[in-house]
Amino acid sequence: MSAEKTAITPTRNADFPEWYQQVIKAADLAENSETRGCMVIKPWGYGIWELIQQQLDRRFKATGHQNAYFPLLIPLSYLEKEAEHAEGFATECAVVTHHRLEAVKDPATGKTKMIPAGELAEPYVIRPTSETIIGAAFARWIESYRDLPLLINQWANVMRWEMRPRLFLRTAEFLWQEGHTAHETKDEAIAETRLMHGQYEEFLRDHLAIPVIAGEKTENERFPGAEMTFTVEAMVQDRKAIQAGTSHYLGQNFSKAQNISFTGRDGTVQHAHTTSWGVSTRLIGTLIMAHSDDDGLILPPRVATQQIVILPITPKEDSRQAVLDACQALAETLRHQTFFGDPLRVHVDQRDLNGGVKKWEWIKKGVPIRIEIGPKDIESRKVCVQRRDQAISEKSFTDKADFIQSASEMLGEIHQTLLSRATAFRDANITACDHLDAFHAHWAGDNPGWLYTPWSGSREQEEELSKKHKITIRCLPISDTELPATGGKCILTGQETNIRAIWGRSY
RNA sequence: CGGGGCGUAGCUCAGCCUGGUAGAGCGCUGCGUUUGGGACGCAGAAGUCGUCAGUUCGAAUCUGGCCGCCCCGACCA
Repeated sequence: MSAEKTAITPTRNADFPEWYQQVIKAADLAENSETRGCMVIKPWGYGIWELIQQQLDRRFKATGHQNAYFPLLIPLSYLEKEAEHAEGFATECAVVTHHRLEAVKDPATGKTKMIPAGELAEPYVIRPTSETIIGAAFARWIESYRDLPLLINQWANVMRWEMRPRLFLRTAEFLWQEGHTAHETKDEAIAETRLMHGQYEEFLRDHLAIPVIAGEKTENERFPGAEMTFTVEAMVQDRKAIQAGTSHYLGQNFSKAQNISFTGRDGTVQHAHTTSWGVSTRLIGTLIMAHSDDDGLILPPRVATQQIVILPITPKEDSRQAVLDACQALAETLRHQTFFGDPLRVHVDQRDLNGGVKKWEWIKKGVPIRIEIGPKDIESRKVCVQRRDQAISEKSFTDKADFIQSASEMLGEIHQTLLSRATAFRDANITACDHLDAFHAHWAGDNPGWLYTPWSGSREQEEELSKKHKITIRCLPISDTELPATGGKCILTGQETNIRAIWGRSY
């Protein structure tokens, strides 16, 4: 076997989109279903989602939010209430128009067909997002300033009839959470929007090892119906941007449209200020594209379905049972260790398969730490440790006791490696740009990185540049501490400005 | 919704041009040899060739309708 052979074909450099599909397949994360645009999330992938859910949910609870659940079907009239919102989602809505099927025999073929019957007086839209139906509930629940703030989150599936689905990144049905809150004042609502934006930024960095640029969207890129949209933008390995999470200040747009009103401290009737914020299974696509390599998935330890996999090496029948026992005992001991408060997730792979096959399977699945234990190791009280953030050929023989001591620390190091690697890559691919010529020239290259420019152009000027180069302003960053220095004059208008824009191609 | 392509075994595909009733590789099952860098041998299971109709003695193969999927654009978490 030659050293340069990779587990995934093609490599990232050869064909990035195809590489992405192959990583998902090799890691057994998900597959396309028979239902158009929808995916089947398999256990190894769903495990990642469960961990993302648990860990985000703790953050939501810690910041005062409660979970609730609202209907999948939204009366069409609800969606119509906020004009901009309705228009923004119109082309992606799946609509339920009937509530019954009737069996009809086709006289030509003799086969029975099920025909939709019982047409509904008012069609339902399958939720593409739940602002309108949650807003209707809020209108009932909120009467007084004493009912505010109202801080609700729901874990749900939503449907957006996308024309070009892509596993995890863009599917017709996807899983997400959507927070919906109502507040007494504009300032409070904006503070909430920013708070959750900050939670997303931290979550991506501290749980998924993905550094993001946090910023505000321009008017062109805003959520339909929002006053302000904040985003966290991740750069993945083909230098494209992925909008990984958004948090919206909705102003009084929805509360006026749906009459979410309350009697204020001064006795007057006022409209609430609302927010909404969400992240989806797209996070899984983002982490795959951010970290994985030509040998497959690399999982950030905190969301790894299994963090440590133990492979028993059983070359001789007479020592086989002793090896298996030692592996189980080690797994049990490790499960009493914790990583960020959770017990270590450890799996012993006892399947009677060729050792190399099993090892490569776990490499492709991205398990952070692989342990091999054979008869010799039992004698020497050592374990063979291999890390997914290091070369496949690298291994170290460590005293078992020392490994048990340091296992969770090692997971922390792996997280750190992934984060530093991704940060270095991102920083190397964000270029400050002060001149329009350089700006135009930049986008002609293959896989161009992001540009960071002073910007004071109009909405129309932004759109023109976007169309010309198939790019968008990903965000207007909130902080410049992680970004290169630029001049102060807008690349297009030449006017002095303190606004900066990140431009890039996106998924 | 525009432009291109494709539906044959679980997966990837050959066979179609020139009609004669089903093939390969991988995967799967069993047995044996292997096992600390992706093993090998032997045996085996598995497909009403997307669907409906037409042409024909005979259709995976030719003709037409329908359905579905993929890629490239416009739209998007």
